[in-house]
Order: sequence, then C-alpha cells, then structure tokens
Amino acid sequence: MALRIYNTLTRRKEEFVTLAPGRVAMYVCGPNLYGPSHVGHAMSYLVFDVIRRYLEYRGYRVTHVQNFTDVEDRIIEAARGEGTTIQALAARYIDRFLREMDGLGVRRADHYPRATETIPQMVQIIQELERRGLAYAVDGDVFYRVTAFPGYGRLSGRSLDEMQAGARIEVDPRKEHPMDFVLWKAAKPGEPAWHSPWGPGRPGWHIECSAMSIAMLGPQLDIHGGGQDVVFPHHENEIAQSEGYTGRHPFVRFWVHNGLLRLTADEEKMTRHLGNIVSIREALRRFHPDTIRVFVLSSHYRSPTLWSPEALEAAARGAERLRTAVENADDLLASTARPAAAAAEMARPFAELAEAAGDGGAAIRARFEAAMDDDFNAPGGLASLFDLASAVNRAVDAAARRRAGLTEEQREVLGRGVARLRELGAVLGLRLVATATPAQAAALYRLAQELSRERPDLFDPARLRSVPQPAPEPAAGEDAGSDPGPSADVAFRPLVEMVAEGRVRARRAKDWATGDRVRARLAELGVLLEDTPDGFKWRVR
RNA sequence: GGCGACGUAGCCAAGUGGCAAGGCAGGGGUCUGCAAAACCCCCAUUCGGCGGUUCGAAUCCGCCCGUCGCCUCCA
Repeated sequence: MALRIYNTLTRRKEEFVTLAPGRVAMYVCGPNLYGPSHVGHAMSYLVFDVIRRYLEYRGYRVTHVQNFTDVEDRIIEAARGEGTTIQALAARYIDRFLREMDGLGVRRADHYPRATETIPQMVQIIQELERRGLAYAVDGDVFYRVTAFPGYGRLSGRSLDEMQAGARIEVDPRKEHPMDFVLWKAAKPGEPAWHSPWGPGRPGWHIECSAMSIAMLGPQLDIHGGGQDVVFPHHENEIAQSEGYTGRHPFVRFWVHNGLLRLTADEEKMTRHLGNIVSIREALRRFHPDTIRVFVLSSHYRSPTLWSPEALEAAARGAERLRTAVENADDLLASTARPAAAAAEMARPFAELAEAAGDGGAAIRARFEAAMDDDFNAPGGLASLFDLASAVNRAVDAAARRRAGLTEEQREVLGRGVARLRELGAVLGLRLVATATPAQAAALYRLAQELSRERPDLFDPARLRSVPQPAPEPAAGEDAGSDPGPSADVAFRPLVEMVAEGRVRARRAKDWATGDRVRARLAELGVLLEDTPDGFKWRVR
C-alpha cells in the first residue's frame, strides 16, 4: 500500500511521491530563540520526528533541516532586557533546545541553519525579487508586493480581498497593499544590523526560511512542516518568496501542519507570549520521555490536543504497559532455571504470538504500516503495538502459570515478538526502557541512608558508601540545572538493589511489616518492587 | 465579521457508506503472606441535536447547537 499524506495546500490526502526517487527533502520550522521552548513546540518536533522515522523505516533517505531563528524583534528585546547580545542569547537557547530534544528522543536534524548565517542568501533573494517587480524598497525597508504574485493566499485558502476586509491592525501607509509584508527592515539605532543594498538593516521573519531551505535543500522541497499557526502568514509568504525567486512551482510538494496544544480547556493554544506554557524542561522533569511521546501519539497529529494531567497519567500507564511487556519477556528469555515444557496450554498463545510477530497479512507489522501509511495515523499504529504487547504478555503468562521454561521454538517466537515490539516502538521513537529522573535518584539515596541508619543489620551502610552519590536534585525554578534529561541510571540501580536486598532479608525472617513498609516507601518514589517465585523484580514508573 | 477544522463510553482517542480499534479509569475472577505486574471476563444497540439521501450512515447532504484554529508575533 502506498503512503498517503494530507496536504494543507490541497486539503486532501495525496499519495506521497517524492521529487527524487527514494529521497525526501524535509524542512521543519524551528524555534525562535528568544526564550525556553514549551511542550507545544515539543509536540511539533515529536510529530516530525516520527514522520521522519517512519519515512526512513519505509526506505526513504531523508534530509531533515530545521532552522533556528536567531534574529528577530523578540530576541533583540530579550537580549536587551538581559543586557546581553542576541548571539549569546541564541547560543544559550540553542544549547538548551538541543539537550531538550535529546531528552525527548527527537533525532537530530541533518542541518540546523541559522538566520544570521544566511544573510547573504536572503539579500540575494530580495534583490532578485525586487528585480522581478515582486518587491519594492521604501526608506531602507523592503516589502513584498503580494498583488504581483498570482497564487497568494492559496495555502491558507483566502483571497486578498477577504484579508483586506478582515485586517485588524494599523497598516503601514508606505505599503502599496495592506497585506504586503516586510522582507528587510532598516535598522533602528542600537539594533543589530547587516550591510545591504538598502542600507544597514536586518531580515524580516519570513525570508529566512526561504533562504535557508533553498540553500540547504534546493528550490523545491518534498515536505515542509510546522504548526498550524504558521500556515498564515509565514508559510504563505514563504511560497510567495521562494517561487517568486526561483520561478519553480511548487516550492513544496507536501505542506504538513500539526494541530496545536492547549494547556486547559478554557484557554487558547499554549504560546509563550500568553505565558500559559509548560516548558519542555519541566515536562522532562516530571515525565518519562516515552510518556510524553505516547501522549502526543495518542491523538492524530492534525488534531488540537489538550495537555491535561489525566491524559498524561493515562499516557504514563500506557507507556508503562509497553515497557513492562518488554521487561517481563526479557526476564523470561534470560532465565534458564526452569525445565522447558511444551504444555498444551502454551501452544495457543505462542501460536498467536508467532502470527502477530510474523510478516503475514494478520501480523502487527501489516496493521502498523496500514495505519501509518494513512497520513501517519500514529494512534492506530500505537494501538497495534498494544495488541502485540498483549500477545507477548499472554505467552509469558502461559509459561508463568505452568512454571515452565521455554522450548527452543517458544524461545524463538517470544524473542521475535519482543524484537518486533522494540522495532516498531522505535519507529515511533519509543525507548521502552525505564529511566529514573535525577529527583528520583536523589530521593532514593536519602531513603537508603535512612534505612541503613535505622536497620544496619538489613541495609548495609558499607555498601551504601560504595555507591556513588547521585547529583543533587536541581532546584525548582526554570533555569536551575543544566541537564533536563533523565540521567540518573548509573547511581540508581545499585541503590535499588541495596534496598531491595535488605528487604529480602526482612521477608526471609517473616518480618512482613518492614518488607511492606520498604515497598511502600519505594513506591512513593516511583520504584515498584514485585515479588515473584524467582525473587524480586523492580521497575521505575 | 470572514475563512477553516472539529464534536465518538467516566476520561483520552481511532474509525469517513455495511453490524463501534486501542489506552486510562472502574467492576468481577486467577495468581500472591499481603501487594504489584500479567492473564481471563464485564464496561457505547450507539457516535452533539433535528431532518434528508440510501437496501444500509458515526461515516454523504441540509439546518441548528457547541468547541477550537487562522485572519496580528506564534510550533
């Protein structure tokens, strides 16, 4: 079956055909670097990360370009407010942005062009537009002449007349038409400026994406992405600029726009100037990256979505379900203690798992691809993963009920099931590996200290001293701490094991009260201890 | 005001003509010292409302109600 993608330009799903066979040129509008990014940005970049991963899974070679807007009114304003330069401000937020993307598991783009590094190309484009009668200069400013570009308004589905009628802002009287937009701004005193044929100035916002995408990917793109809020005017203007300059049509084959995130039901979209945001850093402190992904992928990328505690909690439980299936299957595959048994009760779940994990028409892979081929229907793809996890769980459960080890064949089937779950999970960017947050590691260390002080007979103080102390928990406060991602695993494992083994000693002595108390304390930290016939198991929420 | 989306169980959410995926929550059971996880069973005769087209509609058409986006910086 062929991949179909909804194209904002045509308002239809269209079969995905690339300009060059097997290759995809994809440009995604990146952040303006005037401040920290929020989970609305994260949602957009997660969506395009999954699109990129799926295209690569489908065999395309994707060149993924994402820009950084590092000169713009707000950045200048923010830098001035902090008494720093736009360069220093941009450098700081780029560094932070990339760490946050890493924390979310967003794969890095192939190129991250920056507006300030593309000024000569912008000047060249503006000059050419001027030469072609598509732009005009007034007092050091240069405007785009929208009436000279026939297709203006097509992407956003509106006509110049409508927009003129609905205009709500004061129009610069120097503009020939109210919808003309600025390509180049004359510098005001004290502002960063570059030399140009029109005098010192800086680029307008829209021109940078035309210049950067043409410079990195050529005159035509396969996919250009962004949030639905940049359809107009940003992307509309990009078409006018790029096609006006290159004369090539279409500038973009597929315009892909994600729906916007809202913070609460009675508020509008999450946006920095309204202040109704949850920063990516804050989200990563509170949630496993898989939780954030499952949340985002639970609704279709074009639907508007609500960032709600209930939905995040459901996503956390869902991510945990997938992760637990992988962990439990791995544990069974790793254990060799029990004799293999090909019990009759085990035949059916293993046969069903074999089918689900295979490559036939009823297999999970086929369902996954059918969903993703239909305009990246990630909720459908995710649903198929849950069904695969259930099949894995049923096989593991059958073996557990028989208290049986696995035959070679069963081992092979289960191994294939888990491998498939990991493989398709990775296409959605899911790690399916538990990670603890720095806060959890710090709290666990305190618990271990407390226990070894109270009951040194059970919880060995010498052992605690041999465990590296985790980095202190970053203070609350937006800019505190430099690392947003979960990174505490090194110190975490020995700590959990030290505490859990002490609890084993207590339980061996039938001291259920101590055992239950320790389990409850760990649970408060998000560490779940489970007792199995083969000893304890633990996992992180 | 103009343009465009959307409205599916307690919550989140797929499904765009043939008897309503999946997740979370909830109820009952198996397992367990107690738990947890997992497994089994149950949980929308119904898809905002009213009409229409059709043998047949959540899915197509019309009207109404509600929500959201864009029209201005914005992922």
